[in-house]
Amino acid sequence: MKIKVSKHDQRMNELLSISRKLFFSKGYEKTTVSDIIDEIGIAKGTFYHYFKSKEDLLDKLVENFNTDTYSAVDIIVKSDLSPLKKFEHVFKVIKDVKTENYDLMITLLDFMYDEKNILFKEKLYKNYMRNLSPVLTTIIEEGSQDGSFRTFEPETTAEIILSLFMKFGELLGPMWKRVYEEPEITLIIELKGRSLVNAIERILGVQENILDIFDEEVIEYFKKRILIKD
Amino acid sequence: MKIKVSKHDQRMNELLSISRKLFFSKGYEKTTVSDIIDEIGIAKGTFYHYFKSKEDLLDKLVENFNTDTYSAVDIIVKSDLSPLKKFEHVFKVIKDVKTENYDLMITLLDFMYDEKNILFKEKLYKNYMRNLSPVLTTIIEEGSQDGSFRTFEPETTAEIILSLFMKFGELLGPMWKRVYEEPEITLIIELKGRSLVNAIERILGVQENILDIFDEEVIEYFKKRILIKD
DNA sequence: TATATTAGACCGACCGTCGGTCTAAAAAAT
DNA sequence: ATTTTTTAGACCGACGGTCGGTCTAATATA
Repeated sequence: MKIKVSKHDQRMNELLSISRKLFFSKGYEKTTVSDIIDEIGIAKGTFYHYFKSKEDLLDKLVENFNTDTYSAVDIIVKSDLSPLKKFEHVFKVIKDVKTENYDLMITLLDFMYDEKNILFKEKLYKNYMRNLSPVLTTIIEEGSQDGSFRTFEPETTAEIILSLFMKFGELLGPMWKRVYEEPEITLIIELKGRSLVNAIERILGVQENILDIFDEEVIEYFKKRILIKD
Repeated sequence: MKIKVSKHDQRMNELLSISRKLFFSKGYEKTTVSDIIDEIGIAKGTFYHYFKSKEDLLDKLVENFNTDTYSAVDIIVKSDLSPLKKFEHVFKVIKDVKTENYDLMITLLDFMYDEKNILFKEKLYKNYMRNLSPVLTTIIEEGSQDGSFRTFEPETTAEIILSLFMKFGELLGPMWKRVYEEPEITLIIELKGRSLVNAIERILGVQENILDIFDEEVIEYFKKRILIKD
């Protein structure tokens, strides 16, 4: 019994990780089901034994993709940090879990903001929304009560801020690629980043320039890479 | 020469309007090229004489879909209204041009926020961004100079506000459908609407409760429809 | 302990659909 | 009359998905 289940899970994991690899390198639409089964060396039927459809695979992938993030976020929320610190840490975690390695981050940015993969992006965003907006709402409510935040209404505020945070990538993502040809662009990226954080601060009703969300390290990293290239 | 162009344009318009009709009723992916040519009564070759691909058709459709909006916006921007009035009017226009008739608006909401049509939504958003963000930027700059706005940086602010405005539909769109079963939901929609406007006000740095963007008429309309249904 | 039954992982030929191509005829323009 | 544009629809290849069936190993039965 145990062995059987484990075998199922093993295959499932193999399918998920190979698909992720292929999706990230070739794109979702360009990766065919045949590509996936060929890489693993299984038959069509086996694939459809595990997934209802190609899109079902994508759903499972997105779910799987975020579990680490959510458990990390959970720890933060249950901690005894101040609402503002919780708030900052949640966003740090969302970003860091996916970017323990910067090259992966670039792959991710390239992938996410390529029009060929909108379906993935859309599903990922919805998944974030569904899972993170209740958490953020709670934090904002806490902060409203202890006076550190002054918002209009917690739930929508949470949703707005989340969607702004995602816009982060959307706004900046396409710019990273240009950074090697036009190093000055880091300045614009920095400005836009600060602008976004400023917007979030205003919506939260906290003092301007107090939030530490936008990661300077990332900018530094790129500046360094540019120097090395020269 | 004129006749030729006119005939070409005629076909083109026919293709665009039939496609739009079919896309809106069946969805983009579910509508096949064959559906379109059958409805008009032309051959495959003809279709591909007018469009490079199915996606090319979608691009042209999006472009065509927004021209009215853009020319209306242009008039506003060139007017001598105050920056704040211009700002309000731009958003009114974006909404009204598409919703001279409320049933069309519902169709549009249903269509736009159905996952089957993300590609359309994505392209529409990008088109809005590309065409409207420079305009908004100008308005914000004007307002910053005459002191009616106090923003961090005009360009990103414009982008942020635009994307928030689009989130409007995303946040509220799916709720309209539920309005008949749960009439109380209008209250939530109203609250969320106000919350969003409040966020925009804060980002713009104007007095709270001063912006008249979120259209009460729309809410009123739904309340009336619910009464009629009862 | 030997045999029958069952669950479910796995196989791959096959299918229908769909976007897109190609060649040639018809229509229009010059 | 001839060149150019437009229309036609048979055809193609790729792809997602189906289906009938096999093979393996655990479990129930004798």
